[in-house]
Amino acid sequence: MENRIERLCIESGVKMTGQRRIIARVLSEATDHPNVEELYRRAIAIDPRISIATVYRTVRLLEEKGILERRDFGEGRARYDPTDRGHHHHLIDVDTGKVIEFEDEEHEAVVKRIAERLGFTLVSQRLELFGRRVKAEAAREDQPRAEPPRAAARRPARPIPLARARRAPPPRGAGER
Amino acid sequence: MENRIERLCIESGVKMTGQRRIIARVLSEATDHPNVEELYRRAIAIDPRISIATVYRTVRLLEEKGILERRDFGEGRARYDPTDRGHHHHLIDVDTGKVIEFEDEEHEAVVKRIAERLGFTLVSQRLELFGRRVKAEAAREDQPRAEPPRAAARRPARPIPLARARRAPPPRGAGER
DNA sequence: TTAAGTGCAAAGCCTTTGCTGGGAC
DNA sequence: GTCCCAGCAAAGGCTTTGCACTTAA
Repeated sequence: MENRIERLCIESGVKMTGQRRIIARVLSEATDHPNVEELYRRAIAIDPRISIATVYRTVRLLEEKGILERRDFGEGRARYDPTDRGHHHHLIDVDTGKVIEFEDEEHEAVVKRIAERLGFTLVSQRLELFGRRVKAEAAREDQPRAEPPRAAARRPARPIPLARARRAPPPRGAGER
Repeated sequence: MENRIERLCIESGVKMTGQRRIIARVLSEATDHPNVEELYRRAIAIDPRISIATVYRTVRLLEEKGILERRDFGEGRARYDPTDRGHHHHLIDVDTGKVIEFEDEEHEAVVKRIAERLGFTLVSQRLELFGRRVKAEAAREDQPRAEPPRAAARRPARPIPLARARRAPPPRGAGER
């Protein structure tokens, strides 16, 4: 059993409580990009003595420590992505909501160049691609879908609860390379 | 006096009420990316007999009609961008919150290629760059800033109020080219 | 020991919506 | 004349927070 996240927490000087250890474990075992509610669900499956407020406080703390990155796939809630998985972007399947990670050096070079052309040094960036799987059998695309795509993909770019600004800008997160 | 947006509304078969005309005018005159509250402020300056609920309903309608695009700069609220300004992305100055529009053919080609490499056809995308102005006098960057950057830039990728999914995914908006 | 974390419930913020009266076509 | 729209206020959904108790170091 690993628990990379707990290790990172300790390295960052985060006081490890029982609840945080569980959340760290859940995060370490996750291979997807869970939102708070999902993290909470997985956490209470291990130990019910944990509240969702603690999950919110913990992801926020880990985000501030640079252990987690907050992602916004336009669903109306945040998702979290451990930074130790490395720098990457996401492609969301608009029909299934499935998220695919990728990285691309050429893209990094291009955006860096764009920023410089505009007189800026790139601090960070957000890139999400939305795509549809290429299928052999050309889909009859005009026909209305009986089953609408998953919520994840259905919600478009969505606003965001204001909430008092609290920490630094995107600068820290994804982007540098 | 122009009012491009009102024209677009009529072309799209949107019933023009007094309130919508005012909002259309505000949008036509805007050169920035106002959020709902800002639109509301500008609208009531012209005619106070308008409620913020109407602004919300109107931007949503215009978004569905493809006249507006919803943007999320990670501030906790949505901003709106008339689509007739053409396809573009944004670079946000992390120190001032100022938003700069840009477009780049090379980038478009790169992301299209990325999607294809992953077995997808690109439906849309979201790209935001966060950068810091390049200054002649090399800034002493470790020194803490007396004045923190504007809220706009300070808030990182932020969650998003869930709200029942309502229309199609990002597909429609920015991205295609 | 003692500062920090946790639970619970209430509050906050942006956004949506039910309902009633009003207006566009 | 009808169906859609606007206002208002309440509700909704995610997230934060005040307070009293518990716990890590």
